[in-house]
Amino acid sequence: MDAPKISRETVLDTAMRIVEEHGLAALSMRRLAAELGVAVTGIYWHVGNREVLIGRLVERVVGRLGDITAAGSTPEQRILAVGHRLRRLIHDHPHMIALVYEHGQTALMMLPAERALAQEVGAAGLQGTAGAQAVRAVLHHVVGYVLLERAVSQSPEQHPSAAELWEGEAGADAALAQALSAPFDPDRLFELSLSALVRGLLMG
Amino acid sequence: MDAPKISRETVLDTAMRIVEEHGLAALSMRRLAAELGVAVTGIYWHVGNREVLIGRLVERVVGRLGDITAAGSTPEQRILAVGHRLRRLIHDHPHMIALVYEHGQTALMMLPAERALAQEVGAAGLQGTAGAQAVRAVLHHVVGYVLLERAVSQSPEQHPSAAELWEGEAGADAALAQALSAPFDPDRLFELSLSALVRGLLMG
DNA sequence: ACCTGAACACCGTTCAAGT
DNA sequence: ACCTGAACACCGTTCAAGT
Repeated sequence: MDAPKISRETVLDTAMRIVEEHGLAALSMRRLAAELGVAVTGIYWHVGNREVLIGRLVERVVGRLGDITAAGSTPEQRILAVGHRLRRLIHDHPHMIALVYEHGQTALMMLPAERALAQEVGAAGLQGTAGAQAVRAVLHHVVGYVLLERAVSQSPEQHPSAAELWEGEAGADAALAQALSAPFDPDRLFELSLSALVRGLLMG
Repeated sequence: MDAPKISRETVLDTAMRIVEEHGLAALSMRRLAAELGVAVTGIYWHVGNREVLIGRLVERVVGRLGDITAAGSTPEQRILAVGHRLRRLIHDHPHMIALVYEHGQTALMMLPAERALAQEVGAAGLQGTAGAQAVRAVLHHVVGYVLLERAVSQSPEQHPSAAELWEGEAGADAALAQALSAPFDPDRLFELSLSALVRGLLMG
């Protein structure tokens, strides 16, 4: 046997695959070693320990994020398009985003979208601090929405108490209470809330 | 020795204290047992296992959330006030909120604020589905913002690459790029983005 | 009813030893 | 340079046994 059995790259590759398929909790050093066909301790020569291994994974994910580009004719449409693409990007890699989030690298992950938004916000006429705040407001809204979305959709069941809570309402609020006790479409809510935010931002 | 050394209540009490002070990761059955002055296995008689123990903690946190009330003269002001109070509530119990979030009970946690918002949104003239969507948009914006805020503030350092990224910009965007490379005040951004969202929602 | 102790199957990590 | 094996200090959980 001459060539090394594993390398830092192969370790990262299969670690990445485990996280993508089964989540971070499934990434144990022993399982990783088993899938690599090596003794547990063999890993430690290539990556220092589990913490730095995860750090390298985060770097990879962030580094491989492609650019985000706008689309549409008006600045408002183009800002919305960036928001939708960022949301889509996060949705497509749930485990990896969780990884980045839990290691406090979310700000880095948002950079491509931030660039795209800066351009469109500038085109919409917002300069300097006002423009920066608009960019950040949209960014925070989108990423925050997706983070929350993940939690709510994970929710074991539509809690019965949630529906019951709105039953006793009377008068003009009855229709509102009724509507709140029904399930909702997260795509529509995202669309609606983001466009409301952008409208509010663009009018100063 | 006649009276039991521990009860389900005392187990939950000290488990809660550990999580509040040191986070969920610090809650091990063995540490819990040690702090209770009992053998590890003694815990299992009172709460089935670690999973159901955490489930009970989540129930407690959710059950102990007080009401959220509005304040201010105009509907817009009162909606903003609810948003600020919800954010404050979450900020005040970071570990517990993380607990609720990671166990998919965030929707339940938002109920008090949802009630308060429903009332104010109704008073602002939004009924039925439109009102429900406005309530949910504000709710998602606030909670999402705080979730993201936690991640970004956890971020080890203001990444140098973030600042460098904006250096080469030219022309009218220079001021915007400059503003984006500077740190920002999360309180101000929250205030600004929430009020923009509410403005956008109230104007249909 | 309430608690202990031994035992099992897992972890991450270190370190001397092998090739 | 690269990998193994033994060992250590942790986990959560089960179960027979004690009182």
